[in-house]
Amino acid sequence: MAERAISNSIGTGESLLFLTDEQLRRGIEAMFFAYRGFTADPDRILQNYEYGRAHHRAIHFINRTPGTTVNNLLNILGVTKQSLNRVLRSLIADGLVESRVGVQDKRERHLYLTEAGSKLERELSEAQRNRMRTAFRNAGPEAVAGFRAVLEQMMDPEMQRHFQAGQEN
Amino acid sequence: MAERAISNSIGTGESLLFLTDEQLRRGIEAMFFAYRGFTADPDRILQNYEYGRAHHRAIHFINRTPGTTVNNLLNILGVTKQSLNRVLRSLIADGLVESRVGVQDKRERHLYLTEAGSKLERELSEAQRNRMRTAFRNAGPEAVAGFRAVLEQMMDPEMQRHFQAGQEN
DNA sequence: AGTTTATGTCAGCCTTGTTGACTTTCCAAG
DNA sequence: CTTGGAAAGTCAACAAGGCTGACATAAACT
Repeated sequence: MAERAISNSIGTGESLLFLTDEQLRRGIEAMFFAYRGFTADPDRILQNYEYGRAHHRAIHFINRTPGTTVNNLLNILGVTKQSLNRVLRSLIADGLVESRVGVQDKRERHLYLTEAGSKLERELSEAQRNRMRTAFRNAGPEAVAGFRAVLEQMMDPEMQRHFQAGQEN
Repeated sequence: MAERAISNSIGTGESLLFLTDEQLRRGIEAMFFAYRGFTADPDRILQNYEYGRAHHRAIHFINRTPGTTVNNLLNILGVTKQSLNRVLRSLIADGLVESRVGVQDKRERHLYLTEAGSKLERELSEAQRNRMRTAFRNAGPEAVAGFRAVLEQMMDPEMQRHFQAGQEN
């Protein structure tokens, strides 16, 4: 009764992979539950400040790529510029992010974390990394490789490019 | 410059796992980008109906465990009853979900998908499974095992229990 | 110079989360 | 058999963070 519908199966090397609907459903639920854990720690911290998950994302990617433009961030985050603007405005007003007018192209705004911004970034990412580190450690190195391989395959192609661009600056 | 801070490292069996902050950051971004892909297809479909992601989640878990109670669903979804109630009300009003008063305990409401509800559930989950299946196939069977192992470790303990409870009905 | 494109801003709306207060129904224990 | 508490549902108000539309400005391209 458990394996009622076999969606697909392939042979890879010596082992066979049966992809039943039931197994796919487990993968789906794993993503759902795990994402909740993934965001839980930063969310808790953000409540102490007056910020939300959207601010965290902006801070993360500004930290990853200092001097990035607003439009660049827009593409990575996949939200509208109006939505991002609201977040950036509060971060700039609170002195966590600095916005500098572009030199070559003065239409562009280049974004940097201030010292205070960096401090919050470290607090948030440390909490998130701690969980990730524990999960990686408990699951083992081979699991980590598989984890990343599957996640990369799950991304839309454009996000795959953003992801890969973030490796080895 | 890439490996500036080594957070941790452990030996597991014969291979060493170096968990640099940089590698953990990649894991974090992988989760972020992948989750977007994970929800993209259902989100697109839901726009044709007047529903959102919250409706999808309710439909998914009612389908997984027919006859589940509202309180049960509350614990799994991790939202307030007021928030869930709004979603359930519209699904019941539109005839996608049926709410039956409990037999033993008449305070409880047991939830079931109607035929129309099942139809939407299939449409949504097929889209999501298609993406998951392709990702699994491209990444290979060992990667799939690793993917699930890491995700399970990333969950909060209570969610781990919900996840495991959903295996092998 | 005039048009188009890129970028950024402001205003307003919608979904979905939250808290708090309250009612109704029901079970179970004193 | 009454009373306390659990389960479910409702109403109201609010916040975060998506969205669209309208618009301003700078740069680039006829």
